[in-house]
Amino acid sequence: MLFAERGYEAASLRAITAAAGANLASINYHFGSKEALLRAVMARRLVPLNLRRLEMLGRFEAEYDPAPVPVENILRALLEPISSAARSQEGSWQRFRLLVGRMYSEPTPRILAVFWGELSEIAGRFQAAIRRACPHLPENEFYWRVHFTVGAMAHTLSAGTLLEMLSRGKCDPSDLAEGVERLIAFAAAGFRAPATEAPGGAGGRPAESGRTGPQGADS
Amino acid sequence: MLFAERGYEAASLRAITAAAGANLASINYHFGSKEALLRAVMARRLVPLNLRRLEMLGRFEAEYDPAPVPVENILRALLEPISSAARSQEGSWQRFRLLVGRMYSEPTPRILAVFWGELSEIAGRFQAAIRRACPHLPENEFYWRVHFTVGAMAHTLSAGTLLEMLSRGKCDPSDLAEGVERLIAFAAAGFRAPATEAPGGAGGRPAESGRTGPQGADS
DNA sequence: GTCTATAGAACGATAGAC
DNA sequence: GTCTATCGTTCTATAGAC
Repeated sequence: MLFAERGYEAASLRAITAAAGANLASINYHFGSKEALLRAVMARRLVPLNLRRLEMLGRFEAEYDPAPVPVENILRALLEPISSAARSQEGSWQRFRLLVGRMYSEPTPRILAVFWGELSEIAGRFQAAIRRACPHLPENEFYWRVHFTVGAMAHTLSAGTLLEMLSRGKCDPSDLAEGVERLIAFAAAGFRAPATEAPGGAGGRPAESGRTGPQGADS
Repeated sequence: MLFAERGYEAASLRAITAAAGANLASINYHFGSKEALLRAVMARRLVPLNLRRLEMLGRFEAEYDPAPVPVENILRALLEPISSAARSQEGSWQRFRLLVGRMYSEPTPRILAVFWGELSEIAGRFQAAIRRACPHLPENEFYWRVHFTVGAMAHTLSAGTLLEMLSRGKCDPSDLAEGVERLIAFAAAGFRAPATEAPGGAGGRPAESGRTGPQGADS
């Protein structure tokens, strides 16, 4: 899938049809447009993935009911189906996850909306579950931490090259199972951290120490 | 800057020159190519930013010497110069940070290399500092956590629309100062979390509970 | 040095033959 | 229904007038 390898913008319909052995007109005939093709690709993969996520979360909630599910297990329900899919369908998911990871920072609003359409239900469902596990956080800070976790997840899906460069080969970004296990531990600790003071209010510094005051002038 | 608003691929030289009131040929005359223009844009912003980061880290290291700098302060040296710049140069940095955040998951290797060229020195320097603050982590897991932090940072820089949708307006993604403060607390807790067991080894589950075994078949 | 004009190729989409 | 051929547009890059 060239959307994944090159990004949506850089993947031309010509290159896509050539790689698939099809002809240029077939995409517009079967899907209607380049954007509709993307929508179809996303739905084909994400719908079954999201079903497995919801099912897994549901099982956890039944198990712990009426107590909140620990945040580790909520994250596991969110992330494990991805690494399972990547394990069982090596080539195809190893490419698709690049695309998914990149969609989170998609600049074009129309394209981002395609992605959000497949994501919003899952987002609401998992967000509510994590909220129950983290009653110690003000609503505002809770959302930020969800945001950070999503960012770490997206980055893990699509920025493997950077991990290889950063770790000088010590980490294998294609091993999603390892990444997911690490991420669960990392993000769960992040969610459990005590709330910071309101940043509008005086000096909510979590660590002591040095003043900073740089003011920019590089433009 | 249209690179930021539309992404590198979607921003055409025509649109860029039109928005700047310049003519189409001027970019190739002054910079040589579209890629060289990106390189120039990145360098102009990131070089002074990275100087401020290194200076801030250096001050922390002098302050704590010979003890390791707490991870909160290392993160602060990495992140605070960004939010300072965004605060003092509202429009221009609010756009540029979109571009930077997106560069982390840039699909085109040549373009990613442009970014990494401006980043590698900072990466090595800050990674070494955090390593000293986190001696409890195996090397492998340490790199993964750096990776997650970078992902959360990139996401915070460029995925503001998602935060707005996720929080239904409760968070303001343009308030980088708040995001940075939250992120420091979140990531520092993530770094401090105890190491997980090797995921190759048996069942390093941080929480008890239910088996999972989904195996994919959605292709 | 800075512009207009345009080359040469690739783009998404479609009309119309079969 | 699936193809070829091509439309009209846009792309990056450059040649050459001023």
